[in-house]
Amino acid sequence: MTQPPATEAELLHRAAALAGRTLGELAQELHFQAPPDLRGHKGWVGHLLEAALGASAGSKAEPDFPHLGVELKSVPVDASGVPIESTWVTVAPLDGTLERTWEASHVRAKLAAVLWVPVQGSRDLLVPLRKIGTPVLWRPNAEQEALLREDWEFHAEVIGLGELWQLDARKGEALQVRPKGARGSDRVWATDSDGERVADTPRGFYLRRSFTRTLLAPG
DNA sequence: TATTGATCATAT
DNA sequence: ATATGATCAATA
Repeated sequence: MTQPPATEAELLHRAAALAGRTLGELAQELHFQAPPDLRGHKGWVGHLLEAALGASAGSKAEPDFPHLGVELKSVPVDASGVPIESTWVTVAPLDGTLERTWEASHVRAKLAAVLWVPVQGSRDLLVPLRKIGTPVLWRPNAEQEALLREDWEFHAEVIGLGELWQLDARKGEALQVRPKGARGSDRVWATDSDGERVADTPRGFYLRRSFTRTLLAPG
């Protein structure tokens, strides 16, 4: 088992050493079985990178590197290094437990420090042949945080008012709210605009690829 | 073809 | 049921 990195510098060093390597090579070293594609293995790349970098595994509600306060995110990219998919952040509770301020929000905490590891994600490319790109340790600058805050506050108000019908993935410039469940029939408890307890689709916060794109290619 | 809405796997 | 890790695939 790979030990957790003791310092941020060590984490960055390890991550940098992964750049240019293939998922197949890494899988072999770590005794992971690489699937040909990710259908039915959606979290596989993330789990492989966790193991490679010594992230604390499991489903604990804390950063991947708790002592460093750093979150690990793999991001599938095309041949030009542009993200192919949006990035999952965290659940958006509809039952009245969503934080009341951006400062207190789980979204802000999660995005305080993220180690982005781009990985080739074209479906035309067999998983073992996909290469890892150059990692980026990102902390939101003032402009980015202002944007995230604006989006979060918008979504939080809609949810807080219980106006569930207004929830729409088209809203939010950088941060959107989308369904997040194992199946379309999944339901969670929500509070509607009359204060009634109702069942609705589970939602989560996601970063748009147009936003993550700017993080991977600074400048 | 970019995006939204739906879905897949595992651990606690 | 909720958290972790995300990508799939129908549609606009």
